[in-house]
Amino acid sequence: MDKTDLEILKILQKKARIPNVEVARTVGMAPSAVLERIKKLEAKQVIQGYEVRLNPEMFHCSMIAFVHVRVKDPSRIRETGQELASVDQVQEVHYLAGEDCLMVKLRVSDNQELERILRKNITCMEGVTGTQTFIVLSSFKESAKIMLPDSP
Amino acid sequence: MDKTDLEILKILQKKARIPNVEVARTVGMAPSAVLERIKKLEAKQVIQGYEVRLNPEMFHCSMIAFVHVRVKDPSRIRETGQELASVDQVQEVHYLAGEDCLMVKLRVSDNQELERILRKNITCMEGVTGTQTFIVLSSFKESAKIMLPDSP
DNA sequence: TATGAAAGACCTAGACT
DNA sequence: AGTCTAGGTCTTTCATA
Repeated sequence: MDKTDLEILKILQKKARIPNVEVARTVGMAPSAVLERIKKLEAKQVIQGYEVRLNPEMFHCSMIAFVHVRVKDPSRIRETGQELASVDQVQEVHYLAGEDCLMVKLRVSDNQELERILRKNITCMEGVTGTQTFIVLSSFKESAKIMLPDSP
Repeated sequence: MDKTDLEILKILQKKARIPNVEVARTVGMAPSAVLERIKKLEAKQVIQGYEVRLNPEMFHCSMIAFVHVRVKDPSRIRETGQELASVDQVQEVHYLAGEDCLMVKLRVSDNQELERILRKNITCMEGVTGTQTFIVLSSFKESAKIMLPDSP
């Protein structure tokens, strides 16, 4: 994991799905060398995958809600988290410190779908004692990019 | 935006960065036809981009915090949101209904960096009257995938 | 780990349906 | 909108350093 790897990852983070040769040209190496590095990064799970970013408004799911899910028994956290993670409309599930509380990010079409999921997939779960829902009015940023260290 | 487009998007959502021909084979069409559809989807901004998903643990930013940022004057929401969005460690910024509150998702290396960003980038902002920070202990799901309608 | 060469796969524009 | 074709480009393996 050196300067060159970081350079490659920065390029891919700006725009995945560009040809290998273009990455190679940018970092000034042979395509085959770059290919091998990328494959190693994938094998080491430094690169976990490549995703499309779709426009949610085109698919009737432009409504975001964050739901704090209070769980009674801390020993249930793991299985509850996994079950929530299996719901298609759930994009994120995190366990929050200090309140025995899971936080879920939901993407739905409207209030009706939100209510349906709260009732059918969340509040009815074993060990769930309550929820608090935060509805998003507008979003200023949504990205999976992470800060990569400078490499000169 | 028909059955075929949805099929293509589903394939790309599972695994972007596969060759065009493979998409074409899967949907049973000529590569050039698929290429044209993908280009149109990009032009219409249905596809907004392609991203790498990197493993945060490899880059010293495996700590996630959600920060509720209370803003005094609702007229400041927009500019405050945009300013927060410009911080590298900020992955998401949403405006929450009902509390004149922005919610920020942060990815940092440790408590020290969290404190630094809270102090240098958030609490010191014009119009920010307070914050509440939720620290994540573990995550069960993080994805940008959205539900696509079935297409039979 | 890197390069360079070579074979095969893929991309993409254009003609045509 | 789709297929087919053909050239140019890209990928990927392998011998070599």
